[in-house]
Amino acid sequence: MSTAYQPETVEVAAQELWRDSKSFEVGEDTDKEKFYCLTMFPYPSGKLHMGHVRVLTISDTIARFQRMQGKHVMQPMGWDAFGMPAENAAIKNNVPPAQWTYANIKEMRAQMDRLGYAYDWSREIATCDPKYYRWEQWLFTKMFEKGLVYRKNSIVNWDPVDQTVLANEQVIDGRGWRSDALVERREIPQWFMKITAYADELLEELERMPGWPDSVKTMQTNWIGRSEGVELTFDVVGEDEPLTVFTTRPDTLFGVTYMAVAAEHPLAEKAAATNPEIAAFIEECRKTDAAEATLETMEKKGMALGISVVHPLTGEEVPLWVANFVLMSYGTGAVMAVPGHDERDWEFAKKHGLPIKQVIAPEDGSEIDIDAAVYIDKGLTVNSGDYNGLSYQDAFNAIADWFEDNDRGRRTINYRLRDWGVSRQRYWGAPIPIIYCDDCDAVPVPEQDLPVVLPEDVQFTGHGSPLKDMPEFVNVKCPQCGKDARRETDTFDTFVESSWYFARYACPDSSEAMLDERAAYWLPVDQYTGGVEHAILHLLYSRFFQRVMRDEGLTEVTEPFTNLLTQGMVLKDGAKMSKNKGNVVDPQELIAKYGADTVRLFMMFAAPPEQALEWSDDGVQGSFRFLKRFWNAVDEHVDAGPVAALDPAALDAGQKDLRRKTHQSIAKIGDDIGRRYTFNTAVAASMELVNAVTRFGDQSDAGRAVVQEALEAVTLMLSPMVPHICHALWARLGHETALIDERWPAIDESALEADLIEIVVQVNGKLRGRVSVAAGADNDTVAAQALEDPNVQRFVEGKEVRKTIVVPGRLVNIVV
RNA sequence: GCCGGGGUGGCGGAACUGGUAGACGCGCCGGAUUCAAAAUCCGGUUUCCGAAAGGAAGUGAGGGUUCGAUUCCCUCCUCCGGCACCA
Repeated sequence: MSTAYQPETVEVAAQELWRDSKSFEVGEDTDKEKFYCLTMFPYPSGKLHMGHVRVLTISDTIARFQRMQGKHVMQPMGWDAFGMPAENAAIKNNVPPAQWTYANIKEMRAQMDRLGYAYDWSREIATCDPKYYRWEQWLFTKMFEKGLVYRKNSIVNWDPVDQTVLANEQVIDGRGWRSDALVERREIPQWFMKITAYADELLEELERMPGWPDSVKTMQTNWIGRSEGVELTFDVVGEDEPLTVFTTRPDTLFGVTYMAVAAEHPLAEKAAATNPEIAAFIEECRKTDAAEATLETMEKKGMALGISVVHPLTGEEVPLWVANFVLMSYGTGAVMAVPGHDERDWEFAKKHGLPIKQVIAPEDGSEIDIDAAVYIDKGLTVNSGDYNGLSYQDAFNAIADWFEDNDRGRRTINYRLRDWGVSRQRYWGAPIPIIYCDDCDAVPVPEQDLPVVLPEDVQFTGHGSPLKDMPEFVNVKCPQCGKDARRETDTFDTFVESSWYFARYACPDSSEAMLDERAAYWLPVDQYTGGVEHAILHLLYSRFFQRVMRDEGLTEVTEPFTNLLTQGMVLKDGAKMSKNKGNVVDPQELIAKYGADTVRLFMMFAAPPEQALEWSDDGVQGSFRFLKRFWNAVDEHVDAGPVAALDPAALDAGQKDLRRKTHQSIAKIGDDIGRRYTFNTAVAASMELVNAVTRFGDQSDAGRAVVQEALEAVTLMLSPMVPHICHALWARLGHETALIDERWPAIDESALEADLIEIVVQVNGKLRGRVSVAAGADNDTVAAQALEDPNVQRFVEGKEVRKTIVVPGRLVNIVV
């Protein structure tokens, strides 16, 4: 009985079966190979957008594919539930952030279910649940005990009108997004995690992570930014304390013609105390937001401090400047300037009329004009006193030795990576478990008092954190001495929650420990999929937390994610689809119109996963059309009656061709999904096979048997991407048991063999003909046959054949 | 500014290890079906010359290596992402 493809009916039926039979709930099965398939969990903004649909569908496809390979697959889902949007919504709609967040979670979970994702919902996590965040509070106190956290002053964006700290995102062109006031940099005390203690380990392990894309590993390597150099001290005239700088180029030391410090440097502040012009300049430097991109792109400005610094080797005095491009957060907040051999120093010297001195010459002996162009390559030292004529390495060592021998400096390794500031002056986050006591200073909250629960019934005004106005939260007794004390009102950066959630999915209900023995079964994550925008911060913090948990004895695993797939953005009008930009395409409408399978198929077909996908409304229709054609192809085939068993030995040439196509497709699609992650080409190959079946038209018993095999194969192979329609068609093809428990189709090697293959013939690299040759023919035979082609003859005739290149199975190139 | 990734028909993309550029799909054009429309089916579709056979050009720009380059190397342009308080 012929039927029309009705997506909603088909999809609801499949989803009901999966739910009723708990198809995706898994325990720990030690008999099977486990496969932990994870997607970066979403922020519960309220609605799924296309970026979500893309990443969730990629991950779901991998999970379902691995299940068909016989693996014991766990795919959990949860919510990165803390963050600023909930606070903004609270201000706007007067709804408590918790209520808003939980309502969003409910809505988004329903949308995910409608899309048919294979999640083990019994493991669901929301990071705003005290049962979750108590364990990161606990880990923080453990890190406190080990000295892995500390408090220091650090720079924030300050809105002088709203009297509040702003996130970088809330600074638009240097102004506060609500007040429009010029943002200032301000220093406040904040908590830091010592990620730099793991810098070397995080860097070195990258070399042994074949499952990660090179681009991500390169970005992390550069982010950590390990550089070997020397710390040098320069005496400051009239000061007891010398000035310390870090340099990777001690070989250029004789080229120092000035020095520069950051605006926040103590020497700059000291000079400002007696010189109003300098004070004004420093004040001006502060009037910018704290984002590095802002600092790096603004005009390079500076001012002489009227302080001299003594060159340690020549004894000459060079001027000390304050400059807006020197970062207090990198190195020592002071730099030695070598304008001859550093691009930025050169430009700064040109602008301010500072001397430029050549101390490095090219190794090939060529002349350079240091006044006309900077020379940054390594070379031989010149104009360098006793150190002339040395190579980079020799000069580096000789000068480093001198400083170490004279106790004026030391070889050291510097990192671009900075310690992780985790304090946020915001309400909707996990409270930092610290109590401040006048006598005992900062005291971690004892384990028995955890969690420090965030009060959820708050009056939310938007003027600073409401926690500060809650005496019942703030006023506590000191856990050490029992005197009156104050609770920390800052909350954790939301990256803290997302740095360990992947581990908690293994044992989300564990009430006795952060992780239990189930984590040993599931960790590490076998396949992690998420946006490329997380390539550095989230992934680096997670690798750091995994090591902290390891050193706490919670796990033996060092690297949390074995294989990483970074999926590209979904762009609309050339920009990232985001709520902020208002260029969001709502998947819901498309699901209502075409069904979940069409949406899933289109997302997978439109672009390879790692590339950005420019959204276009055209094309979704095409995916729907294909599913209808696929449905009808099965329908017509089944309606024609029972199918005889396939006898591969009794096929004619046409039947063999279709069967070869089937098995070639099994090989290609399995490779595309399993190894290459090129789901777009897997879909294309499936379409080709369906097209081949539709065009086939052979209604003989053998022909119909070959078609049955082809349709079964394509149904199985498309099921990871479009599971609902395949579920229905599998039954239609005569199977009593559900597709969800089927294995990936097997390749019959003998079906792949062909008698004749087509060889391309080139003359001088240009395509001139094609010849059909026997599959096993040797190179000489192929070359001879190629030469016989009439069109090839036209180009070879009367010319001398100088060379003939035969690429077996592919082409012949005749060079004349 | 620094770091990473892109740029191929009208559009999304394919070409996996240097070997047929444009698979698959969209769009468009023509045809069939229909009272008509939708849906569906068939054919065509890089550009230029040509009736065709065939030829020439062609993968952001310019140069290089090679019998052969979308693929490797150099220089440049441009777009996207990240830059530590967006998630």
